[in-house]
Amino acid sequence: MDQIARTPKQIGDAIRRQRRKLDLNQATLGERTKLRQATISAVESGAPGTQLSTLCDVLAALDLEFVIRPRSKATPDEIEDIF
Amino acid sequence: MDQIARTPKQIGDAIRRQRRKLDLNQATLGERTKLRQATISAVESGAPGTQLSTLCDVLAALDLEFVIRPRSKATPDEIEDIF
DNA sequence: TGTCAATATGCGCTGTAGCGTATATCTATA
DNA sequence: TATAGATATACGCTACAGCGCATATTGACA
Repeated sequence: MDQIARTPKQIGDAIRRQRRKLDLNQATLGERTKLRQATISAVESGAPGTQLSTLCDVLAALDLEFVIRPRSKATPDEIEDIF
Repeated sequence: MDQIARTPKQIGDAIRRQRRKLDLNQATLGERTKLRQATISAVESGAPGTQLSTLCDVLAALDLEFVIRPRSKATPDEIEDIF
C-alpha cells in the first residue's frame, strides 16, 4: 500500500497504479490537474525531468502524498509492490 | 521523523533538515550530487520547477527516500489544510 | 564590530518541460 | 478482426532549470 519510490520510474508506477485504482484515464486526470494527457503519460513513464510542481499536482489529484524518511530496507510487501 | 511533504516547500524543508543533521553544507552536498551549490539552495527553498531527477539525486545523497501513500488523516497541525 | 564560512542571487548559455494541436499505436471487447 | 477508447508520440513554441562563473547577503563567533 505504501510504496517506496526512489526513482522517477517507481514514482510513475505508483501514480499509474493509483490512477487506475480510482478508475480514471490520463485525459480525465489531465483535466483535474490542468495538465495535458501527454504530460500525465510522461510522468507515469518516469520522465526524470518532470517538475516537482507537476508531480505535486498529480499526487494531490489522486489523493496521495509523499513521506520523506531515512532509507530503509524493503519489507517483503514492498518488494512485491516494486516488482 | 518521517515527514509528510505535499508541497515543494515542505520537501525542501525536509532536505535542509537532513542535510544539517548530517553536518553537510550546500557546497559539499553539491559535490556529492554533481549539482551546484546554487541548485541545492534552490531545491531547499522549495523551487517548484525542480526536476525529479535532481530531487532523487539529493535524497539519495542524504540517505532519504520517498514513500507514496494515500493522504493521511489530519493531525491537529494539518486540520486547517482540509477545512 | 570585524571577519569568514555559508547561503542566496545575478548573468549568459544550453537543454528540455509542458503547452496546443494532431496523429500514431496500443488494447480491449463486441 | 473491426473498432472505439486509451495511451504514446510528434512538431513548433515559450518558459525556465541547471550550468559555469561571479558576487552579494547572511549568520555565527571572536
